[in-house]
Amino acid sequence: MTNQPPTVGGLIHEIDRLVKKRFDRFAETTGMSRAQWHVLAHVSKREGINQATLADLVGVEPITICRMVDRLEALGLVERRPDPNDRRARLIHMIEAARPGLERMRAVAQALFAEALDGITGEEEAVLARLLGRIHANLLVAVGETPSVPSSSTADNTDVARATPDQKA
Amino acid sequence: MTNQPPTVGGLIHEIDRLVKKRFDRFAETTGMSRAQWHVLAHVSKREGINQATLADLVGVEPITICRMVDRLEALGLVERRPDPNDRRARLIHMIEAARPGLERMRAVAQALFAEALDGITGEEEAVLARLLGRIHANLLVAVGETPSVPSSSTADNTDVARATPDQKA
DNA sequence: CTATTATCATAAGCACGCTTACTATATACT
DNA sequence: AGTATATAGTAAGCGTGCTTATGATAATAG
Repeated sequence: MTNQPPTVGGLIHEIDRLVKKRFDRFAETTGMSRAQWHVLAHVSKREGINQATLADLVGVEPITICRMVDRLEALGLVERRPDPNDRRARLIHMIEAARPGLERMRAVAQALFAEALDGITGEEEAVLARLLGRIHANLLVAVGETPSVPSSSTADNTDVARATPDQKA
Repeated sequence: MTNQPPTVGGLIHEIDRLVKKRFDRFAETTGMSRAQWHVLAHVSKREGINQATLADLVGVEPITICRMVDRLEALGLVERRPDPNDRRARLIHMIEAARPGLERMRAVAQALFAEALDGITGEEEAVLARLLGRIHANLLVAVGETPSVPSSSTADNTDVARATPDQKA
């Protein structure tokens, strides 16, 4: 209690923190965190991706992916293989045994998403997505990432929130 | 580039990350991070607050505040004094020399907020705040913090985003 | 008055983000 | 060919969040 972030910025920060907290608690049984799932999901649909590309997809720095892959590898969820065409690179492959956990995580995300958006109509959700999208684009420009053409922006089921089959934006 | 989080959850996570990144870069000159400023701002208006109350206000666990105060103390921005009425507690006081930095941070927040909300009308902002507020409340309940009566929810200038003088919600 | 329970601060240790700097390799230029 | 630049991966180290556990004190029960 004693909450008081009634502003857009404060709310976003708070929501992110609470989602992480709840999600990670939910997901304890899979031995996988939200961030790990996010990375793993990308790997699962781009088998043999290299770390640099993965970092770009996930939206974090290469060093961050490096550490994530370290942990995923330690958990036995992915493996690094040498790239036959580029001796600098390592190609990331998902270990098949990781797939059930992946599915469980999707279910958790679905539940959490429904819980968080309780009382918000599909229309409101669309408005929300549009406004947040605008803010996101503004920030991308400001931080130095020009959105340009959203190349790989096609239907993607990798997000924590991406659980409802609808979604207009 | 190569961005693709077109969902509410993904957007919120992304926005939070980008805001932090940009803000901390902006604020380098003050030698103070966003989180540090947030804590310091609370201390500045509740002189002699104890850490438990501070944690509650900021919305993090006591141990997190403990570490924050460690760093703020190391930076010479606050000091811990013993509580004469409770020998367990330490009362946090801001060092007066920290005030200019505090003001600079507010200016930075203002600039960043304007930048992020570029192209969004005041009306849209209000809608956004309302919807995010709903999500936040849902999550608070889910995580276990019943919002109850927003006691100290009165006008507060502590947030990163809290920079515009308007705001309806 | 003593025993239990609650609260304050903190230590230890992990996850995940960042910057900076380094090695190894690939590619491009002259 | 030989040099210069760019890129892939990673180590080191810090900030900020968390959980779990511990010591000191306070408050309350008996």
